[in-house]
Amino acid sequence: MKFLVAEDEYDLQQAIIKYLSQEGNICESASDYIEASEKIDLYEYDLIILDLNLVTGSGLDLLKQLKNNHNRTGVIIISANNSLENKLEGLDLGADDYLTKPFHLAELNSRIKAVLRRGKFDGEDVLVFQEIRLDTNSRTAFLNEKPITLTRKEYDLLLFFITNQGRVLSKSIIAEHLWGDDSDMLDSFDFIYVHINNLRKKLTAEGAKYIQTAYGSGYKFIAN
Amino acid sequence: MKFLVAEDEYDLQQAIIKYLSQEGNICESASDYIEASEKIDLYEYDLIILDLNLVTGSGLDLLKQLKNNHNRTGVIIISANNSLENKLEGLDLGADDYLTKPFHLAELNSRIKAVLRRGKFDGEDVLVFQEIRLDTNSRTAFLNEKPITLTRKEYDLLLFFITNQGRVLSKSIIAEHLWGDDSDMLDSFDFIYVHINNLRKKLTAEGAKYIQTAYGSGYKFIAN
DNA sequence: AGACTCCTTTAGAATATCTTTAGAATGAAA
DNA sequence: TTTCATTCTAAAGATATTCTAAAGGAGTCT
Repeated sequence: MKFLVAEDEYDLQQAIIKYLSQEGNICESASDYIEASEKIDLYEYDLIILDLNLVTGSGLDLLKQLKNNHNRTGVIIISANNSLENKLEGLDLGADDYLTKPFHLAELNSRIKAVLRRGKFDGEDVLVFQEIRLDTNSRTAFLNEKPITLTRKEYDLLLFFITNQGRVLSKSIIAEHLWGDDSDMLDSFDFIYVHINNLRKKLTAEGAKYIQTAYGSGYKFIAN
Repeated sequence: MKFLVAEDEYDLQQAIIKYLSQEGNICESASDYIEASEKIDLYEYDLIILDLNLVTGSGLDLLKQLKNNHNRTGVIIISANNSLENKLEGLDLGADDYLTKPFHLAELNSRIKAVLRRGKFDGEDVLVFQEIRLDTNSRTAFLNEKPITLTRKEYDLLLFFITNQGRVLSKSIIAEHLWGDDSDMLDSFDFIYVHINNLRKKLTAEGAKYIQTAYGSGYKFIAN
């Protein structure tokens, strides 16, 4: 999963990022309204953790912008201010959850999981695509009800494919989502071939071919 | 898509071009103001990546010229100088985005996509022309709702035709858009015949003839 | 009609891109 | 630290696409 952490308290920002990265996610940061706004425009995030009290501008404006453009992105608001109006306004504008500082990172984490479950997968924590079943809790995949062991990158890749089925994903888009744009392996995307190959091997055990090559443009996840 | 990279640092220029070409785009280069100005005058680009600190002349003048003549072309400014005035002036003059060196190529790529998204198709990612439907997400064309497999050049050609329907497109215009004028196949345009033929075969499966020959001048994409 | 140019079509050569493998580097766990 | 799994690098082999070349057909002009 790819998150944006919009929080200007450096220590908290870093703590959140460290925690979420450890959980196997890609995190990017923004410490003011402008940076956050730009990144939202530029990249697709699965979820944004948004401090309502950023120094510049209003977090609520950002929320509006977000909900106008990228409706599939989840939002969790954090705020020092636990006034009820604030909370209601945030939820009204489309935030998916609201958390008051201070909080435990574990709690943030469980709320994130809840939001992702609700939003993206329509209340299911299991994604099904034909013979493939992906349990997002245990991060395991099943092919025809037989469990297949995926490494972390393979799992992330499969999840990215399933949640973007039908769309041609270029190598750079894939790299951006699985490694983040801070990564320094930006020139050669050759390593993606290897991951595609490994994932394919595990998915085609039963003959079906889900990952289709779009020669010269990328890969596409399709039914068959 | 067709880009002009106006950047005088040779290594950076080449890196950008390599990256964007890998993504399936056509790139041309300019290493000074005069060359860039000439090319802008001569050709139509989807987007220009403009270094503000070219050796000769001022990048801002170039930007003015550009925005006077070719309003549909997107512009992304890159600059070593991250002074705010510079940035604001650039955006004022019609640039669509601004990027400070050094940057990751992946970020440039995301910004390019964001600019193109905003500008060209106004959020629409499906183009329809009579029985033809072109899905820019899956890079697939449908003829009477039946998918037809297009190679990259065929797809680019069809996209170019559809977005320029009714207009007679000479072989040199087509070549310029699909191959760029830095290409070394500038004398003989014979290979275009082959691509036209291949695309026609796939499009006329149902009898309709979209690509009309304008003998002696080029081709025209028409309803029928 | 005859001569010329331009277009269509085909087949195969050249090139670009993808697949696959094996091993090196990295990172996590004991 | 040692061991093991994962991820990345590099390169050879496979395949798809793109280009070249050439022969035949169609349009234009005198």
